[in-house]
Amino acid sequence: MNKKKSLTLQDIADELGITKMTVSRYFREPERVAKATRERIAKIVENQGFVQNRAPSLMSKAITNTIGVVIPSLSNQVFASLVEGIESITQPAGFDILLAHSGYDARVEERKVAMLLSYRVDGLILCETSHTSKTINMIKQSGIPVVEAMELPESPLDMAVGMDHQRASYDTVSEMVRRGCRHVIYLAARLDNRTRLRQKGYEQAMWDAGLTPSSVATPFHSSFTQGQALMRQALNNYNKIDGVFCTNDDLAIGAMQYCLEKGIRVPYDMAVVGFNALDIGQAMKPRLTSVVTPREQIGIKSAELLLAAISGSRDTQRTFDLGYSLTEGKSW
Amino acid sequence: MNKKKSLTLQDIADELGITKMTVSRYFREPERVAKATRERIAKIVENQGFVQNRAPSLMSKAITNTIGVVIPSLSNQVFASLVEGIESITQPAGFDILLAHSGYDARVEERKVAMLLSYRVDGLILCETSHTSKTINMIKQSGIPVVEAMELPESPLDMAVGMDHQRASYDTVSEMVRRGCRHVIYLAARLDNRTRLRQKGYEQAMWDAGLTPSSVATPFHSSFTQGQALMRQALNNYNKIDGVFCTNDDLAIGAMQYCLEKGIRVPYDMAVVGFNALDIGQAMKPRLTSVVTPREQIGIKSAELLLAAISGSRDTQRTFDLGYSLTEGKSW
DNA sequence: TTGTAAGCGTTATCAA
DNA sequence: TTGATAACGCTTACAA
Repeated sequence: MNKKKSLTLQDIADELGITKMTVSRYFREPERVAKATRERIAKIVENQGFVQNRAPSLMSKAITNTIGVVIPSLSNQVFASLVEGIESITQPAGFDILLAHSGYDARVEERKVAMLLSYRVDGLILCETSHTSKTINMIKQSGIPVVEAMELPESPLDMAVGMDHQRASYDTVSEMVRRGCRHVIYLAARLDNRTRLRQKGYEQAMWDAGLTPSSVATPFHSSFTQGQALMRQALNNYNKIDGVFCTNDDLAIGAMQYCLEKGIRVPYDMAVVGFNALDIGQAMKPRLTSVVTPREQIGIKSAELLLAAISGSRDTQRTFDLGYSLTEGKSW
Repeated sequence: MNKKKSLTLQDIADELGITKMTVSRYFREPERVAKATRERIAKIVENQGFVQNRAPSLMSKAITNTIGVVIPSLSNQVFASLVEGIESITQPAGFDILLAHSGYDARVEERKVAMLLSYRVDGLILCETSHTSKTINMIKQSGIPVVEAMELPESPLDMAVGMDHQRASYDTVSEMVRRGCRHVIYLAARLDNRTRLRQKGYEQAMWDAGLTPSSVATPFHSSFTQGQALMRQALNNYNKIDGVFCTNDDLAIGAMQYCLEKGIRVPYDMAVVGFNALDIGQAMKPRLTSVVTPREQIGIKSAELLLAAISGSRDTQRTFDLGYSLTEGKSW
């Protein structure tokens, strides 16, 4: 069965005995079409569920009013908020977003970027900072503006909006130490770059306090059950743990649950700190202490910068640090 | 600043002193291009990060090898698994997916469907069953196959793959009663259709057991903190509650946390049952009892059906019930 | 207010 | 193995 031949401007024009030019105009500048004509067109469009074919205008116009967004994961609230932020800017501006996900894999990102570029998006927002050389090549060639969101790479592809994950970790772990922790372990899941940055911050803080950093990591994706498993492993491998700094809240919640199960009191026997400040941490007892990442703001700023660059008014500043804060948690 | 004029087949052809036809062939049937020519083209494509413009082929070919997927939410693991299932089928088949999200809003779904249709996707997968009439019109007009995934609507737009949410709820609540619950409350968040179906199943089960159904709902989106709030509200409004059946795991976890906090023992004083069987429920103590929805399977089956319909070999069966099961939870 | 003509970058078809 | 030509459906620029 072949796809039904779809309705074209010409079809509508024929039906009304006018030219497709008038129908085209109806969509782009309706006020320049006679009211009577306009209404006759509207009726057909309405009744027949007409949707314009986008291909010809992708071809004939330089700008497509579309931006591409590649997020690593579909199930991480962090990126849901980021996209919300982006859309709050792009939609009123009349831009569509084309969304893709990479599963934290640079090879997949490459495929998705190629797909988005094949649709001639006017700009890209990426959430990772390590890309394949082919990805970089394609983007360079396309000449469109790009924002790398979430981190602050030393040499961004183009623009970057995010926060300093390493410093946030450094500060937070230092505060754990100040509050009395001496044996803080870092819990990590399958490594993306942000996990590594957070680890570096953690290690630096420990060293600077004259303490010894140790990590427990899993090759699996982060999850609550992995958090449990890592906590168990940490307790098995090390003595005298009095705190865990977790690369994200999933792990932290899992770790906290494990402690609860084993009768280890949080925060009295064990401080537990997470990253991202997801809703669930706020529903836990005790409330999870966690680093608040301004992801919606990052989305907003990223979209604003991108749209500005698309319209030709680039900021001279290329990198924007949106800072971070801490939840008022009770788990440390 | 205007978008850089992008590289075309013609540009590559010019550079090599051949015609664009040969370059075009290189992409679609490389074996029909002389090896020497092929290598010269490959080199340029490689070096310059060339990405084909998709627009012309959208225009000149009936099939685009692309399907559109609209999910309600970017942060719900349920849909992440669904999309994983879909991609496990579409990608090997050489189909790209264009992803959009509707925020559980039929008006937004309409916008997104229009966008996807403007790219001439060959098929659609939707995760909701209530659509605006314009959405239905547009889809009808386009003539492409559609799968409604997750539920089993009585009269699907076209095809449907899912499970019987009402029956799953009915069975589960009946089992709660069999286990001794007499005062089970239904906790609901902002209503989508699945929430309503689950409520119906719950009410029927209560009536059939000679008990009185009661619900507590919030207009907000489901979240862990909302689960807490609903549990508090339920305890305030009703006496003698001995169980809560929650429309999803977020609420159930929140409810369980609230009980924990108030010294209400789960499951001894209170049975808590959720829906979807997310990872977090399995990390809780006690392990959450929850209805397992076969979402990855739903994704796989949906994609298979859609691709079959696109290639013209439709199944005569239109609706597929993939069943459900229960986690071995300890919270009832 | 409406229409005409040319062109966007690719692919199908046929020819060399 | 490669090339020439027409066609896809819309928009731009100009004309009526």
